[in-house]
Amino acid sequence: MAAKRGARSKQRTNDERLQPVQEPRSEPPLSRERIVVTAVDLLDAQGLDGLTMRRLADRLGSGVMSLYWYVDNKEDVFDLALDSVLEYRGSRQMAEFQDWREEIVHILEDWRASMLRHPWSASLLPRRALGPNILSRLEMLSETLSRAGVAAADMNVAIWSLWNYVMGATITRASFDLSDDDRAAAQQRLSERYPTIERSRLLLDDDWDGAFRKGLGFLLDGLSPR
Amino acid sequence: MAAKRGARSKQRTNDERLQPVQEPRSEPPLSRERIVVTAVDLLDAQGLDGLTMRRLADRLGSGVMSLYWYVDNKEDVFDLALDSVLEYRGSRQMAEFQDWREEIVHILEDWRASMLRHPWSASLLPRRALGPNILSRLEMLSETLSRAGVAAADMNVAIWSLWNYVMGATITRASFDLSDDDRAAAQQRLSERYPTIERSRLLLDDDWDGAFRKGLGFLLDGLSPR
DNA sequence: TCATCGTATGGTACGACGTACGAGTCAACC
DNA sequence: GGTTGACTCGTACGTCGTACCATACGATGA
Repeated sequence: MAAKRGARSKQRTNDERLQPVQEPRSEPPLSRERIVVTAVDLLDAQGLDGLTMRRLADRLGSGVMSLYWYVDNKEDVFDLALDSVLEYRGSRQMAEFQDWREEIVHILEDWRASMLRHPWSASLLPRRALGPNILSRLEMLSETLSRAGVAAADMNVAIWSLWNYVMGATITRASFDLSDDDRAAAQQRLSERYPTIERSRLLLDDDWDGAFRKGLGFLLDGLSPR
Repeated sequence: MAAKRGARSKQRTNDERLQPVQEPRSEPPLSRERIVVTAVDLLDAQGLDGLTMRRLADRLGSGVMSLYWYVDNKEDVFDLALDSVLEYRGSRQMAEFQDWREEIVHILEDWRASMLRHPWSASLLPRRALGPNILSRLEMLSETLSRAGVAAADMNVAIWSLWNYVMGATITRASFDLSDDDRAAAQQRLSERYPTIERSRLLLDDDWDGAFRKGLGFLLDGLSPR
């Protein structure tokens, strides 16, 4: 049924349901919103493979098949969870920034931080379509660039370059999140076959935030108008 | 059994197996290598979800459980397929290049091309560890940068920035590979809520190769020593 | 008052999946 | 002939996504 996609649970008429005295504080009614926040919780707790429809229903105190009233299928749940995590929560007006570089750095750091708060989102993103919250972040970015005077001909390249950089950095950061021991061991094994990256201690460096900001600086240097 | 990990099928002694006349051209013996190339074929043909142990065994003309003699589990198959696809096949000596920028562009374009030949690899990478072939590409890159005179203090930032850029660009490219119709439709829907990206026709621009190269140029401008 | 209808719930069942277990084959060596 | 190790694979188990269907209930109209 296509119709059910728009379905929302209607409000119960104000507590007029005569409460059968002993009802043991049963769960609130299902809703698309409850499903999404619970899915995010579950993903945070158990990772990508931890999300199953059965577990999700358990957490919601409902039967598995009830979920399908609000959701098309599991893919749909992934899409909704991802987009929900990427919602921009900062203030929309940017008057607080002196120059456009600061502004862009802020936008992108916030983006990265949102994803790192939910590491599964980084590995999910490459497989999913653009949700509204991603688009609205792209819109912010592109609007700032345009105010900064980036030439129209360079606009799309600039947007994609910054997007690529953020995606790459975030995905890398999220997936390289090994324990110190693991990384030390990996670094150890490099010695003979990969002398150069061994010398620079590539895998031991863990100032991710600093590296992100510095690399972004380099990219912005290149992108600067003039 | 840890022992079996090192197992290799030994060679049949030179055709001394007295061929029971009618043997209908049976499959060659299983081997780790055959499993990997077949897995890559299957992934190319059916995508990430298309790879199942049963289908893989079918294509190999073997029983499912036989695979587990050569492979720990399905994750292992993914790791092997990914790393196999990332093997660098170009010439190792770079004398042919005048300057380091050309060289780096070549390395990174080859990297990107290798992954785009097998689009599943882009969405797989964020979830897997660094295999030997990835490391050796990083080694090439870092060696070139070091010859180019990038300051030691900037080395890791430079490597990660370039890596991030390539990963982001490749993943984006691979996952945005919608049909023209789909993109036109998506672009249509932007009009009211996302005016700026609508105006720049962000989703319609499809000179991916050009954008990759141009953005990389900007990044290299920023990274250039001095 | 009763029948009907849309909204919402969820039990049962099916076909696929990854893989543990253990029985089997066969060549090489004692 | 007996043993050993390399290799093959049938069976079975638990878990998954979800199709199908029966049910419950409030609102509506007769």
